[in-house]
Amino acid sequence: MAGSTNFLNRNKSVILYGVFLAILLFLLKWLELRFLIINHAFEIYAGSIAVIFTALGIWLALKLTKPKTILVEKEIFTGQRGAFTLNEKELSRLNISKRELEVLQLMSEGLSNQEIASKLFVSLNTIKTHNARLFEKLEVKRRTQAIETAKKLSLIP
Amino acid sequence: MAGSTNFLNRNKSVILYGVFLAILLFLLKWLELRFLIINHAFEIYAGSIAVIFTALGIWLALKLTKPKTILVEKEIFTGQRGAFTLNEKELSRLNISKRELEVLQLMSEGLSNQEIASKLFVSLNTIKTHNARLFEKLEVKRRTQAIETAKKLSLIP
DNA sequence: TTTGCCTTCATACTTTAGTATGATTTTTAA
DNA sequence: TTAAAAATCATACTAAAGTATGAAGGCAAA
Repeated sequence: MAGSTNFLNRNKSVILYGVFLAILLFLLKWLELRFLIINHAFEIYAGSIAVIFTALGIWLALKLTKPKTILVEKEIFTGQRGAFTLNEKELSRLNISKRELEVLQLMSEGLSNQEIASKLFVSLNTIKTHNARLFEKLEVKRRTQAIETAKKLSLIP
Repeated sequence: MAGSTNFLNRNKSVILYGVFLAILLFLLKWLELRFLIINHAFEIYAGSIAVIFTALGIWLALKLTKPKTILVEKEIFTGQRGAFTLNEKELSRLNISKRELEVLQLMSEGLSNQEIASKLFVSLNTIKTHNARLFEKLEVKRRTQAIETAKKLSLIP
């Protein structure tokens, strides 16, 4: 986990650090030549100390900061309480008209044919005709089946 | 961000490293005393080089590994597709029996009274009686209303 | 403009759903 | 064990749902 990105970062730090180190060593060498005259063993000693300790520092820091990776759980609500979206594809596939859908909706709310007729200002027979068409298109026999099927197809909430 | 946890880690690494460094410096000193006799300037030099470079290494590593924080999106489905839990409180509050609930369930699946009767190996009249009780308890007049209400009360999926 | 679809309505009929009432048998809990 | 609740079934009836068929007006696309 978190490997590919860290690889680059790690390499970057190593490279950058190598360059930094080289420059500093040159500076040290220059300073030594200016103010002190010590044998070459000292330079090698100091250089290796610097290299080893910095490597150790980097390694330590990397190791200790490994559990830096933080998992943030982000809740994504996929429930649709109140978020109903009509399946228009199914609607057009089944050739269900707006009026028929309207009737279907009221039907699913538990209204009787007479109540639906009154609500839509049409006759009871009209609703019955709509129902018959609806049942045919949904391939069902009863209004309860129509409701079930329509809900499954997301034609109604 | 990611500050509070890293603070501890950073401090830990610094402290640990300090101890490590001290031990190593002592070892170096001991080695020097054994095999070489150089002036104290060298020791100070080497020590400061080690300290500075390791500090630099740690700082670099920490800085470069800072954007390690990773956001992991975890989807939590709060939708109830397949996750239906019966509301037993409402069930007992309304005094709905197991058999009645069973009938209600089949009703909501679009079955006719006759089909429910056949499925449960009872007579049509029995189902009608169950229905009447059910409608009374749910305070509805039709099966479609019963289904609506029952779904709202989480009595059925 | 004409064809097809939607919407509307009607009549007549069948089927299913729902109501009311009463009764018997199991279960269950006090 | 005994009373209450649950489950069963019946008869008779009313109400609603569903089927079949025909028809007419409106509207939009071909």
